[in-house]
Amino acid sequence: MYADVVLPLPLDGVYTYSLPAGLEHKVQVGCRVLVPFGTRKMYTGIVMRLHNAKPDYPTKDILELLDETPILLPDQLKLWHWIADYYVCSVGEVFKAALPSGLKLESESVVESNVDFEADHPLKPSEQMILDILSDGSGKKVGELQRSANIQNILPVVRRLLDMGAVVIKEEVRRQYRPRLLHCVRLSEEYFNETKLVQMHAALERRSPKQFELLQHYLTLSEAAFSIKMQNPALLKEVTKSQLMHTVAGSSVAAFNSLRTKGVFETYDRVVGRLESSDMEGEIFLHPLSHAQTKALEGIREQWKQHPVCLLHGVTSSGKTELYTHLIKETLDQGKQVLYLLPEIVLTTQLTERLKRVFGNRLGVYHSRYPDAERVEVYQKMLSGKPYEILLGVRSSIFLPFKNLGLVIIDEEHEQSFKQKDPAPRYHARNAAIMLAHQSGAKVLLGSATPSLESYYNVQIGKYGFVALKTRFRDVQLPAIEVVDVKELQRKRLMKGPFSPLLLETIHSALEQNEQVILFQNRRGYAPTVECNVCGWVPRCQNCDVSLTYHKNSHQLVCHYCGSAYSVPSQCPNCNETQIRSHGYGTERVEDLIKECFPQARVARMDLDTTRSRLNYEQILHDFQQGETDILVGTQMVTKGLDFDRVNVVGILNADSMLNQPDFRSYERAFQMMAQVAGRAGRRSRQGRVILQTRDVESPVVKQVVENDYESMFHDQMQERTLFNFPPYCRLIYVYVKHRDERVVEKLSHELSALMRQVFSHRVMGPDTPFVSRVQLMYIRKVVLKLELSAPMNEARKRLAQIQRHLLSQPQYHSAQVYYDVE
DNA sequence: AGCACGCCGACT
DNA sequence: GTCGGCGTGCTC
Repeated sequence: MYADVVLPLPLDGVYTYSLPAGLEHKVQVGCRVLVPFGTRKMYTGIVMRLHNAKPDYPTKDILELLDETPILLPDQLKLWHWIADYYVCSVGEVFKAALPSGLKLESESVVESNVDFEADHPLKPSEQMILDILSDGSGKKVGELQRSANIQNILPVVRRLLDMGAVVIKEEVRRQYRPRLLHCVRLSEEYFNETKLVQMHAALERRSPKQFELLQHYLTLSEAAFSIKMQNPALLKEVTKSQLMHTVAGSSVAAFNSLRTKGVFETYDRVVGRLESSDMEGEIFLHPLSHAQTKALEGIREQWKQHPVCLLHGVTSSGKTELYTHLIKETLDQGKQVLYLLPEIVLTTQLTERLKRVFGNRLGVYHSRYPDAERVEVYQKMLSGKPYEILLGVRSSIFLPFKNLGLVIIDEEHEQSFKQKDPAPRYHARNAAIMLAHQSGAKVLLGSATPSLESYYNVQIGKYGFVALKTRFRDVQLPAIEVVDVKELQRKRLMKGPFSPLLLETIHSALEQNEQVILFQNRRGYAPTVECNVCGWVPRCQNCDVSLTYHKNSHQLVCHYCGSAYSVPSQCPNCNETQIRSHGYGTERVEDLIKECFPQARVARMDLDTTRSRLNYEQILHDFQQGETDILVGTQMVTKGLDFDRVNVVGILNADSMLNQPDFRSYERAFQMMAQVAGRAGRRSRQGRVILQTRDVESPVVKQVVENDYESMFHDQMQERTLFNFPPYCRLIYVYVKHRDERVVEKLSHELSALMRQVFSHRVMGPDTPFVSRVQLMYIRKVVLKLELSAPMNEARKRLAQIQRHLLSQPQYHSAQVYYDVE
């Protein structure tokens, strides 16, 4: 028998392995297997098919079956194939993204010295050095060797040693996931007997005070007296070793061990989950809904009769979460599961706690910033007989095994972060989740205060249902938005750095009334532009060809694309003048300046630099929540659905920076960001105030934000999208080519676009040099393909693959990379 | 992706 | 003449 297996590598197709006799009847489709691949590597593969067709090449055996029962359900594998197909990548790449790494065992090469080896000729210094490092008998990974030997390229040296038999390379498969064990103590069977125990007790009291004390404490902790009286060892309370050792002052391991050798104690390990397991059986308590919410809820149910997908357009603070909880409960009552999808940044402890209070341990959380072992346990729990009924998760949670999905909620559905950008699969979790729901006949609810144009368009053409929720919860008014003309104020020299007098005044009175303030500046770092005042020279990243941002904290110039940091030159490398100045404002500088203006205020900053870890992020939110911070300065992070009760003022420092981006979605995004951050103001009782600073007061998007006029923004944008034929009127496929030599990419991209034009004629744009034209020493070009919505995608993909194969078969383009990004 | 194999210039 | 750099192609 043979098994076709997918490997977690960017390879198309499956590999066929033979099943050793013992496994023939055990392996099933959807199981993980350990297989050898290439000369020495081992990988985890997924069995996609079992058959008897002997291939015309010699096969290798499957080394090990890793699952008794499949860990991938047929629907999951179908979704993998859909993603690979739609987003033009290999199934292996989807596999890689779909499972937490603890479920993907991979072998590691470990180099060990061969004890029997005797050199018949003198060794080179580098060879001797490696043997010396290995002489203690322990194996080393190649990476470790590289570090300790400090030789530039260690691989050829290791290879020579391997050839002469001085070392051996062993492949070690690391069991990445280990269940957490609790070391426990109990009374052995022999001593679970009153007479024997009393004897021992008395003997210890006379001769071994330490052991006596230990036993004494154990008996108390385990409530042994009771369970012995009842003659039932199962009634013994479980006592962990550390619990016992900690309650006894001056306890010693020696005393403990001798009690064990005497046969009084025995130890055992118990597997415990890492997942928080509250005993709350989900005492579901729902808040009553307002009239508007009830109507919306009824509307959604009504829409679902016609459309499996419904868009809920609810203004900020309209209580969407409350509405979701009611829908979740209904679904649970039908015995079905719910997937509640959120952008990573919105999935906070605040929200998790809130839902846990309602749904108790029926709720599971899947977050990419949780430890991998925890994600493995969530995955296993979903497969078990008692899976989570609600799964609150980020993008990648669409890959979890749902057995009985009834509802998918996608909150903040407009968020760009649902689209995976860099490593393939470049999928959009919203669209993939809709596909997932479709497979299992589940309903979908998309929620947003600022829906994506795509979704709103799908409503217009009758593909999605639609429900609006236009009133804020407790009938709080939407904030009043005041526009400030920065250009005019600058002319009159009234701007104080990035702040207008009106903004400062408003902040001042807010602070006096003990209210909080959010300042939104969509640029991190200290100053976005650095320039020589004499010749205009601007420092750029050597790898990426973008200008660098000055960071004051680290006193460095940082590339926001690849993260490389450079020191600030003391003189201009171009003209040797020393007048290097920084212009503009990043969050770091805004923070400094606002502290100067309000020295008594407590200021915090929230951007990529201050939230490197999940804990930092939660800490900043927590402090602000508790009122320990007065002013929060931040990038678009502060715009995401956070609920703060005491924020009454929001400042948008520079609306123009969002509009001047070379991207057809920048207008839509600017509206979304501004509307969202404005929505943070005035959430409890008072109407909030938003000060919107711009140099272009006439800009239609500013007017639309002020009037909270989504429809008008939609209308404007859709006109533009028709005019230039952009999504949602077409389907965009970006074809990227990368090469280390700029002339080669240039030539290749032109040839690529020419070949594409032969097939797709006017639907091809470019080649074009992307905004970031070089990343990590690779030059990039892109060619855009705009396909009609009705176009056969499969056909198009096949043609693209043909063109790619044709081009890359030419020797000059061999080392070029081609990849696709489907919008 | 990771690794072997093979071709080429740079040193013993 | 080998060493080690990189480019090319295969992995069941």
